[in-house]
Amino acid sequence: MTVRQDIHTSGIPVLCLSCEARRRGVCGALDPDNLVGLAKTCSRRQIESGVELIGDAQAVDSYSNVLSGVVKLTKSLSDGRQQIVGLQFAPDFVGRPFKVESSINAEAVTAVTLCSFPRAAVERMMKKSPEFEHRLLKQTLNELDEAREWMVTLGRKTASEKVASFLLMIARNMDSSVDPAARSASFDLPLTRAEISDFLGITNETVTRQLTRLRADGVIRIENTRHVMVDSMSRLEQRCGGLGARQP
Amino acid sequence: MTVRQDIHTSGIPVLCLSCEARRRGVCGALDPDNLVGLAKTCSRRQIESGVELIGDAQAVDSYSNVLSGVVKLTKSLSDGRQQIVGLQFAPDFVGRPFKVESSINAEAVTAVTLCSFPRAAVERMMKKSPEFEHRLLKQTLNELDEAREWMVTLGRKTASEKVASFLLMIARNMDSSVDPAARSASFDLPLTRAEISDFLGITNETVTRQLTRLRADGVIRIENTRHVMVDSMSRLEQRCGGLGARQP
DNA sequence: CGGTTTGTTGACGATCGTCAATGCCAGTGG
DNA sequence: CCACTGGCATTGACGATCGTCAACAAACCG
Repeated sequence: MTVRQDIHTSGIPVLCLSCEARRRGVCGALDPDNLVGLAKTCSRRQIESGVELIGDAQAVDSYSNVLSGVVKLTKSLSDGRQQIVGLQFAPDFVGRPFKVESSINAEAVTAVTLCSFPRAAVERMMKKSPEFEHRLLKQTLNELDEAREWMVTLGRKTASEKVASFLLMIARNMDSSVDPAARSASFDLPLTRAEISDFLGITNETVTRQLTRLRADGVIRIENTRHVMVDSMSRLEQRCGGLGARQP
Repeated sequence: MTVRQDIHTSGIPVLCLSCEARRRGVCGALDPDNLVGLAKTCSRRQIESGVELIGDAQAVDSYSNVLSGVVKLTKSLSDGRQQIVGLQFAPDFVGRPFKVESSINAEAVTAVTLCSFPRAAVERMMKKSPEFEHRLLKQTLNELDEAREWMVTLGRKTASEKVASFLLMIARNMDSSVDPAARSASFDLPLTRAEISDFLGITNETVTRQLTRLRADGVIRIENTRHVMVDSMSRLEQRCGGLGARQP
């Protein structure tokens, strides 16, 4: 079942038929012709947890869409201190265009499915289809918004607000019943305690303590250290320190 | 001296002739024709320190290039805690495309010169000129890199490393002798102590104390609380906690 | 010159980091 | 099957860094 074989299915390659990147990701920009062109060069990859996708200061020779799983983006200082600067879920686009080498690390934190394209194919597509670049710009702007949101969390929230904010963000990305106004949520944490601490700029002991406190206060329940249940999302939100902004 | 009057100067509007945005900013993407089109709609504005350019949750009706001065981007929590999430220098582009309202505040922290365009004109230009959108994407990617760089600073550096990193960043953006490998630097801080603290996620007292310490250690000299001199940039860099990343 | 904003310095205390002990679980090999 | 190992999580004791509060100095502006 190759790609070419089925392009008459309304002109859309089979590989892409059920792909989320076509609905919400960068590929949504492409008309069937361009989609076929790009799909010819793509390859689906299964990555297991812990594998590095992009090494720091390593040449970037491919870009990918995340189809399932979670990828963490990290930066580290020379003495080993580390900071997670982004998490990518399906159908995010991974890779830094226009730079020969990346200044960040990308690593799978769960099992991950990728749809990878050679660098050249993506760059060709950017030149050929302004709509593609347009989508890329939109995603980049969203990532910028998210990064700035986390700057507030890192700089101005207490440890307990940080942990609550993290849980809220994960709940919104991981719970399949994604209603923005869902009253409850239930999900597996994609990160270890140590990784959560690298995300929030605190220690893993502090993460554990705050989780225990949230559990003691009845805001969350935890099973097997990884599975989290939130009965009342609004109670969790109250612990996040005031998300919006007002000026009195 | 209107705009139209001088377009035969190699086809470039007078207003744009000496504009940095044409060399390094988004306008560099435009051919003379498009430049003239955009220049017709633009207006130069002088803004004084402290004036708000974009209010939080306020409709965005114009975009601007910064021609001189410094603009701070902030986000705040409902209880008043505030975080600076970006600083923009010439020739940065200010404004968030594709969103009706902005989730951040923009405010002049020094006297600022802007070149402002109506929202519609910028959006027309984005449709018309893929090169323009391309530049915008590049700037956005750079801002994303910067934001992530600061996430490391906010999350993983000590107060003293934060202040040193801040001085280094300002030196690189404000000292006119911009040689990347300059041995020394001298500049006016564009921010008050309180603003620096909002940038670094610490208190203004801590900022003061770390500055006093850097001065006591001979790393910097300060005149009139605002003017900073760095004799040896490398000594300052050593205080930043290891900028690059290694994995052993 | 007052009055206001901004910066500096000190004393004290809370939050969070460090260090260490222990528990838990999965995998491995005898 | 069980002991052993190693990674991860939890908990406690202690201490350092940084925030809070307060007083005061300096700069700014009418």
